[in-house]
Amino acid sequence: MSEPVRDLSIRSASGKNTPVKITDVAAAAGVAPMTVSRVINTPDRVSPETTARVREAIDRLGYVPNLIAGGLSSRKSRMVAAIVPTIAHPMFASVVQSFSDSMRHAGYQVTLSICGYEDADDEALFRGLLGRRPDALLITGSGYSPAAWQMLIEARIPVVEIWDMSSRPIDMMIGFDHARVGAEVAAFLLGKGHDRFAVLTARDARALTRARGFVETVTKAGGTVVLDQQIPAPSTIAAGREGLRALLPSLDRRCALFCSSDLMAFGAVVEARVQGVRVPEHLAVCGFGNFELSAMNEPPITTVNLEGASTGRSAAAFLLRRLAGEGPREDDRMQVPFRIIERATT
Amino acid sequence: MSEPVRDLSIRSASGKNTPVKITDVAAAAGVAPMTVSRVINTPDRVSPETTARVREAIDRLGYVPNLIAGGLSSRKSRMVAAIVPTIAHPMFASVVQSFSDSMRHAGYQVTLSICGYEDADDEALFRGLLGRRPDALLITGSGYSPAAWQMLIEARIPVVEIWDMSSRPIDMMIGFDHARVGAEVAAFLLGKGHDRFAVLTARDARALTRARGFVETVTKAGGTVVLDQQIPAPSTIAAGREGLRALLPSLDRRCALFCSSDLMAFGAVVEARVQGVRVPEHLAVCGFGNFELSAMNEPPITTVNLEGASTGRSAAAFLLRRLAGEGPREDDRMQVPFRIIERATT
DNA sequence: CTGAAAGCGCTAACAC
DNA sequence: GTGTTAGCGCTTTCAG
Repeated sequence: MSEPVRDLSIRSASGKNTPVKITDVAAAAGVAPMTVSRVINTPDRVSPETTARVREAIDRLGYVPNLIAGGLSSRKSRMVAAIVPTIAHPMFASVVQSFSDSMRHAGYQVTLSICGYEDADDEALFRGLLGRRPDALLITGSGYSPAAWQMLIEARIPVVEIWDMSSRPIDMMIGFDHARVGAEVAAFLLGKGHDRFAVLTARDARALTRARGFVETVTKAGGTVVLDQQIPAPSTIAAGREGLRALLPSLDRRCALFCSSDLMAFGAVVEARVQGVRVPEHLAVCGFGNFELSAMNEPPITTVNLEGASTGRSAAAFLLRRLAGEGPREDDRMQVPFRIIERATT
Repeated sequence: MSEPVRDLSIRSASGKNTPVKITDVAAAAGVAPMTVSRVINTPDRVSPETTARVREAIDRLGYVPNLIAGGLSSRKSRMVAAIVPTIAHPMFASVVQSFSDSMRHAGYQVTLSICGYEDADDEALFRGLLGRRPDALLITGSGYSPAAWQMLIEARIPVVEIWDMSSRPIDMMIGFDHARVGAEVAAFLLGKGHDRFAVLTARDARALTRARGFVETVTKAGGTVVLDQQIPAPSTIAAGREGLRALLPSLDRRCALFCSSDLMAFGAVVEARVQGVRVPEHLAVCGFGNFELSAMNEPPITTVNLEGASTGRSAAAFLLRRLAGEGPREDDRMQVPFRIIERATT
């Protein structure tokens, strides 16, 4: 209980038990602390000989600069926070991945928070995040409370919202219009001669918007919606299989199904095979997200492609522009292209 | 270029352009800064009336405590860092998810870093992370350089390694023996009467260890390995499909395939169907990871189940125990149970 | 229960 | 090029 926290710890080279700090390095190298700071942050302002001496001391002592202290002093954290609802979704995973890479490349560390789909306590989340004084923020979607929204404004740091394009922006924005995705999928399927439609969607704000866009377009064109089923987010393959079973009674005639995720589309296609429903002859299926699963399944599944990686890169570029001192611009809101990829299920 | 960074920003309630700090709140509430600090951190040591006044001031001014400053002063960051190679893998995604939940519940924020599979510059990674002075660390696997290893030791914070169990632990460890997984899968397939085997594996340290365990056991039992194919990490469905095509020439006789990931197993099963190879009659397939895909595919795929969520929870429990002041214990190394789930492909 | 003083480890700003 | 001084915004510690 009260024994030392770790007995496998080795005394640091300085012989002290406390982590080595900038003054230790300075003393070891025979320079002022400020010079050590310069060697680390602005090496070109220090003479080569001094640099060498300091570097040697740093290595010998195993000095790891305290970024907390540095950040407090310089009022820059060189850290940006990113918030996504999930990382299980390949789209978000690739956004996060490419965003992190781009930011790290520019000298910023990314700390990732996973907030889930139920907008639980966004105020507490933001308070914790902003309390660490990130230099910038990437957030997903826009289902935030007014108080949370206000916190972001008052934080006075660059903010980029991704994934959605419909709401009033806090600052910068990069995403697409989910209703239009639904509408375009509808148009695509109408163009294939369908007149009976079904929707299978997760109950999250954006997915519901896509479904609405789909239903509206289809209805306007005189089509019938034979099933409009919602499941709790996140999407699963199992939900796709169940959805198809729910659709079965309506499958006496040809029908086209739009799923809010490729996972559900895959589930529907699997279950269709099990149930003896022929795809695409009796049932057309279109997913959303262009997961590897859709491309590599047999039959490959028609879906909507989103450029996750390019979204992440663009988001990073937006933030870096601001962090470099540039002000707001006209093109601070950017449409991410999406595109229907036609495969064997339609 | 030189215009103000954001013109949509609203002056904060204090009327100043600088973020409100503890002294502002203190002044507004007519108390000392220390009292504000107590209201936030140890509310039970402040009288209800004072608390109310301070809370009101906090809300009115929109005060967001600067955790950077607090951390510097208290030498506690209430933050823990987690490092995983990828979040695309459902196993890691669920570990991260449950770990974050557990830690947040205990008042710690988790910042996630994705390091990839090529152990690029682990020293730089750790330096950046440790520079933020996390109170504890979760890391994946153990392919770290000696220098990086030394940094972790000298950081003198609790460290838990997950996912692997084979190496010398830095501190605490929770995982399983990958070689034994391979061996048990081999035993399972041998028990089904197989005598010809194939392995399809990603070229990452742990996957290779599983493959080795598999091959050794199979060979020792007198079985033949007809194919031992490696692909660059991470695993993909496409690699599974290609792997099966590579295996095709050997499929004149019955064969059992072990894949280092369910994604590859799925790819193999899909391609087998395309090629007219009957599963499991002509080819048995076993994956690894128990992704939803395996359970929900038709045919459902035999695989190895890993308790991702429980790994994350246990890792959190380990760290929290140490953070609460407890010293090392006997059971600081914990085996995570794994189990073969038999389904239709074997 | 509340306050005052001192300092966490670093860097901005200004000397030299 | 390099050093000195004075904080960054908070909490520890000790007094009341």
